[in-house]
Amino acid sequence: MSVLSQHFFERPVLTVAPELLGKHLVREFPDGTTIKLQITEVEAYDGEKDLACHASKGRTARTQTMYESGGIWYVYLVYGMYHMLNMVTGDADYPAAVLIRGAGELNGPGKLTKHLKVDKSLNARASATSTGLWIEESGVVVPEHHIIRTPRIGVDYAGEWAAKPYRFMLAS
DNA sequence: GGAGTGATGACA
DNA sequence: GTCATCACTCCA
Repeated sequence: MSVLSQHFFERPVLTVAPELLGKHLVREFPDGTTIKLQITEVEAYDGEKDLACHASKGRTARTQTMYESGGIWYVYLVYGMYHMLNMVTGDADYPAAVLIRGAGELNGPGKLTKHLKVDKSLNARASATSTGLWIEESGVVVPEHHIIRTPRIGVDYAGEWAAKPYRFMLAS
């Protein structure tokens, strides 16, 4: 199956996020072993106006990655323990990203990155086979009624933005 | 319900 | 420099 092109990610985050459901997240280690997981849960973070988005604080050393054009990984550490895996979307200078919260049998963004050995060394790297972490077509077509939309998790501080239905899940 | 953990941003 | 906060998970 083909690797999703940078083109795919250079679109509005609310368009890209639901389309990632059902696609394959692929991790390849230096020893050649690969892990391929179907993406089951994502969240969208959309620009400086989105108070739940890190870029609501503006351009900083950390958020710079989100200001790049789509198709690169945004990885950061929360709570001193867990790396979060995000895919940057949209055009350059518009900060937006999709958080991958679940894939395969793994529920929870922290468990996902631990299992796939994803850390900050992948931050700002392209989604590509040369990086060892990428997203590719699965051939699965997800009908719209199999997608569940809910508010995002863990962003209660974001006022009215906490209530936006920016979380997308595959119905089981 | 509450702790662990350390990078990050705000403020001085 | 200090301090509070955090896109989480596990254990009670």
